[in-house]
Amino acid sequence: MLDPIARVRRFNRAVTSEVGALDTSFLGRGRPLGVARVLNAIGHGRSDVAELRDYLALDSGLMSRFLRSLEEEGLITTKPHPDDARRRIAKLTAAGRREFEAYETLSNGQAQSMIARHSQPEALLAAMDMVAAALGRDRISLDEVDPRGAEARYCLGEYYAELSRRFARGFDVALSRDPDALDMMAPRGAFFVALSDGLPLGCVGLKGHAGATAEIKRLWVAPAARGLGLGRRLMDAAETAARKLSITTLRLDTNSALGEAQQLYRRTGWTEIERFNDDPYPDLFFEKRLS
Amino acid sequence: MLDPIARVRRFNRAVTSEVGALDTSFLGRGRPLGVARVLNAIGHGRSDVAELRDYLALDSGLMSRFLRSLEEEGLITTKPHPDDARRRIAKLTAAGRREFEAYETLSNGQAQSMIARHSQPEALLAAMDMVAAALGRDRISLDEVDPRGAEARYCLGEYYAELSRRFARGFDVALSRDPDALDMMAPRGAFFVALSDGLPLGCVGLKGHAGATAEIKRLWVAPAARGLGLGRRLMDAAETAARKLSITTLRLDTNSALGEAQQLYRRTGWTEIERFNDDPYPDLFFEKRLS
DNA sequence: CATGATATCTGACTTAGGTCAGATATATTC
DNA sequence: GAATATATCTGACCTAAGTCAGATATCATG
Repeated sequence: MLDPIARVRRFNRAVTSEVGALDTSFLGRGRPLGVARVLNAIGHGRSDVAELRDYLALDSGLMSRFLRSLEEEGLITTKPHPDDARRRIAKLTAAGRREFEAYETLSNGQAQSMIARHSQPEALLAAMDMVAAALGRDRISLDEVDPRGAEARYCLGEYYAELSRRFARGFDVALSRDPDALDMMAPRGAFFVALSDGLPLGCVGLKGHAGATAEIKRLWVAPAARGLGLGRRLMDAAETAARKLSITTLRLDTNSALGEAQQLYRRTGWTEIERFNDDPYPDLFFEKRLS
Repeated sequence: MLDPIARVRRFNRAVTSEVGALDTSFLGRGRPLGVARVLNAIGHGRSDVAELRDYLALDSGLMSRFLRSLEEEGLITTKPHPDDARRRIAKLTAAGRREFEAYETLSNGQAQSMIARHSQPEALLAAMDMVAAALGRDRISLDEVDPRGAEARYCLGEYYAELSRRFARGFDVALSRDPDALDMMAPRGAFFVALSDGLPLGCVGLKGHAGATAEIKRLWVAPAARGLGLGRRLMDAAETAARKLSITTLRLDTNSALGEAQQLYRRTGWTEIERFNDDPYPDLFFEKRLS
């Protein structure tokens, strides 16, 4: 009854029997799924026909027909790409935008009703995030970003919130040595976020100092993404960035309440060292020499 | 970024882009999905053609063609129903069973690899259970069963395990007043389990005494199914059964550590009463008069 | 046993989705 | 500027899936 394989297959069945409904929600407006998907992708800002075809994995002949069909309905217009007249650019007309919005409203309403019927929506959403992250694990990208950007700020906010949950005496950023954003950007350092279909699932900062030393800061992996090896991927990205910046020694501080992080460091070539700062929160210090 | 609707839609996208793979896993053996689904359903024991058609929601013409195609491949045989020669019964041949097993192996392997790649499979499985329960909430059935059967025993095991996690000093069934199975079966009482696609998600027992009084025992809802109103449905079923058995007064005992249960009782017409037994675990006692 | 209901089958037809081989126009490279 | 590559389009063709109107055989009922 609790056989893991049976549980996964039960999940698959539940999902596939609902997916009919998912698909037909795209129908319901008198348009086949294929055409609706193209309209939807254009509405979400994909205008280049070649990119569309690639994204939706469609044959060029089929794509062409779908575009023609949308044009005949008066929902899109196409024109040649200004830099390359072989390529075409598709754009929604006013009617097309209205139709796209109608799909969006339908889709949002469906999502909304799923949540509204549940009396513990936060638990359900967390479960959905976790499943989505696991299903899409091969599509999680690591991007180097400005630590002041929206994704980075979101990750840092979640990171601080988690620290204050996990530290017995809470966590207050103001009391910690908050790294300057410029220290975590080229040419001194770097900041990475892990993105799954637009949702930030983790981050790590590399804070460069003068000379050949740098610190790893703000390593965080969203609860929904734990177990996918994202911490290691983030650390690898930070190390690679450090090497590119000719850094030879990395250091970091952490707290013994963060067991999984500590375990990761010990498993990946870090060695414990003496305290090297007076930040009140960390009680464990590590170093790694890059060769 | 944390907009609930966006999170649900992200989940839908993740799932639909994997469902292609789910579908094509049924292919991969050179047989279209429709036919493969029929083979699969027959393999899982559905032999009556009318039942198959109903289960798979297929048109009778289409069903007939699928059966013919499987017969031509030598995977099934059909014969008239012994009691009604209009109906037909489909059965796998030896070759059909081999083919069915091949699909099963493929499907199990796929599920297995999903789990194997995750380093916290239990968390992922719990999330999948929760999502599956929420998606299939309208298909959760309440069945009256023998409390000694497999489903009931599973629920009771989970129930005891949860009590020992939640009670500060643990829980030992042997010390509790374990109701006799016969007290929770007709004509004295009843036992219900909630089933979602075969997985037990909750249970409740009605323990009849001599006279017009009965007790509610062993109300449990699986963590994956919380928030779906299953506790209430189970209690309603128990009440209805009690009325049928001409019971006029229901009692129950519970523990203040089980907040959500207490809340449910208070909201559904139960009133707190004095202790009515010497079981060491409960510290709260309720009564409800049935009209 | 006549009548209507039911289960399955068959043939004719439709739609959605997709493949593939050129045709056409434009860009890139030598 | 010729040869080649690329992006899109068109026509011909195919499969999967599904709908629908009878045909046929059997069952249930008065």
